[in-house]
Formats: sequence, C-alpha cells, structure tokens
Amino acid sequence: MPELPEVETVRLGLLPVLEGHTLTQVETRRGDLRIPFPRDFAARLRGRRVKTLRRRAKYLLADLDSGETLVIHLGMSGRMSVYAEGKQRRIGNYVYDKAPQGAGTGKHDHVVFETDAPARIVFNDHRRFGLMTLVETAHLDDDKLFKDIGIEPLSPGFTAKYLTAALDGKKTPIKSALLDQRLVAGLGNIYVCEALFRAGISPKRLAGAVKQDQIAALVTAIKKVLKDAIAAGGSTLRDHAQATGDPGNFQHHFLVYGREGLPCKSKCPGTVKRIVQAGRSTFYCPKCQT
DNA sequence: CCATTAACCTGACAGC
DNA sequence: TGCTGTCAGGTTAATG
Repeated sequence: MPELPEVETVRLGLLPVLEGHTLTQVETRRGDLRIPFPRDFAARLRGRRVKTLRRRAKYLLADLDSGETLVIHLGMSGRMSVYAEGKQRRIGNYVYDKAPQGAGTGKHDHVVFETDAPARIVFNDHRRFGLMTLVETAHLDDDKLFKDIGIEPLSPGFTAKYLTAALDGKKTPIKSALLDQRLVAGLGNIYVCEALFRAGISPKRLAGAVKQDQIAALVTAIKKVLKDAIAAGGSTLRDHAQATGDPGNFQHHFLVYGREGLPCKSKCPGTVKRIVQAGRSTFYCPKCQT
C-alpha cells in the first residue's frame, strides 16, 4: 500500500493510538521480514513511550523515549490495522473496531503491538517486502536507509528550481527519474503516472530534456495529486487499507493509472496506453502528453 | 558513476 | 476444479 499518500494515511490513523502512548507488549511472529529484526527487537520496544510518529519518504518513524526510532516500511502489501481493546472506541478523530477473534494470529500477521490507548496494532504483510528496524534517533539521517533519500515533495523546498537541478543532464526517462527516491522521496508508480498526465509530460521524455515550464507544471501536479490522495485516504487497489480498516478512495480519481484502452479524460481524442519502463507499467495518453 | 534488469515473496486473476 | 502464466503499490544487488 505503499506510496507516500498511503503511508501518510496510515500514519494519521495510527497517531491517536501511538503518539504519546506506551507500547505495553510487542510480539514478532517470525524472525524476519525483508530483513531480519534487530537483536532484542521486542524487548527494546516494550515499555517505551512513542514521543512522535513521523513519516519520511515511504517510512513511518516512531521516535521512542529510549532514544531509538522504530522504523517501519510497508513494502508492497504491508498493513497496520488498529483494533480497540474490548469494544469499539473513538480515540481522537478515529473510530476503531474491537479486535475480531484471532486478530494478530493470521498467517501473515508478523508483528503485534499492544498500547495503553488501549489498542492492538497488527502488522500484516503477505509479500513480506516490508521491514521494521530500530535506529538511534540522533543518527537517523546518516543511517543507510535514509542517507541518500531525496527531498519531501510536499515540503516548501520542493520547487521547480530544485527539480530542474535534480533532473539536469539525466538521460533516463522522466518516469524512471521520478521513481528514484534519491531525487524525490515518496513517489511510486501510481502517482508518477498521474502527475505526468496532469502536467502533460510524456513519460518517455528524457529527464534532462523536460522544458522549464513543464517542470513547473510537474511540481504543481505532484503536490496537488499527493495532497488530494491523502485527503481521500490513499488509493486501494488490493492491499491498502487505512489503520481503521477502511479502504482509500483515490483510485476513483485516477486519470490514467489502470485505464489502458480507455478514452483520455482530458477531452482529447486519445486513448490511454500502457507501456513498460524499467520493468514497471506506465499509463499515459500519447496524444496530450508530450 | 550511470542506467537497466532480475530477484525478493505471496496472492489474485485470466485463460485453458 | 485445477493447472499455468502473468501481474501487483517497492527496493536493491548484480550486471553491462
């Protein structure tokens, strides 16, 4: 469920049961996800209070009162499901169902957290491309996972000027460049396709050859599509769910993604086409994206 | 250094 | 019903 809007949606849903709360119990139900859990993972989390729950790129970051940060990546299919203890509860602005029988013991339920909210949080990830680890908060930016990650696209620093410099001289197609987390953090296959369509840029155009006015339009389109998607709770294709268990809604607003063979939505006579770039599907309108 | 491809793992779905 | 092949929102090691 994994691009920036989906991760942000999950973060917002976790906030009421995590931030300011204590992890009363933590259980790992296998030895690894994409990478092994660090030594004494559960013990280092148990009894710790979450000071803040942040997001960087597609990672969730829970800063603990121990000086460590719990780093969570949802991979392709990871979910964080929140269940209220005992009965359905409203906590903050969210309503959480009570845990159904067996919640946290499923085949792909890999980590279970209990908090004093009181709530149970179940990390489920059937493809196991996700990861969890612990990093010293003070050295997070220098960690292998984060040292090469680029700018946050929703930050004020993400401007046409920044993107122009980042794309300068690049010979890879703009579609592939935008998926590179070192240039811009958090974009994935869906939102890159959608942003390029909204900016009228061909995904095949070489990154270094995108014109100045197109770059400006692209920056605007990226910020808008990400914000709109967050407001819609992300996009649910198959795996994404909000922390409450509800699906996202932004998939109903796709203009090109998954629309191969259907008419272009920008009142042009074109038809949405699917091509493969760097091993990933790209959807675009050959008529109005140049 | 740069760019592309294959691999990681499981499940859903289409076609036979 | 069941088999096979294809595809999926991400990341990264290996390769050219």
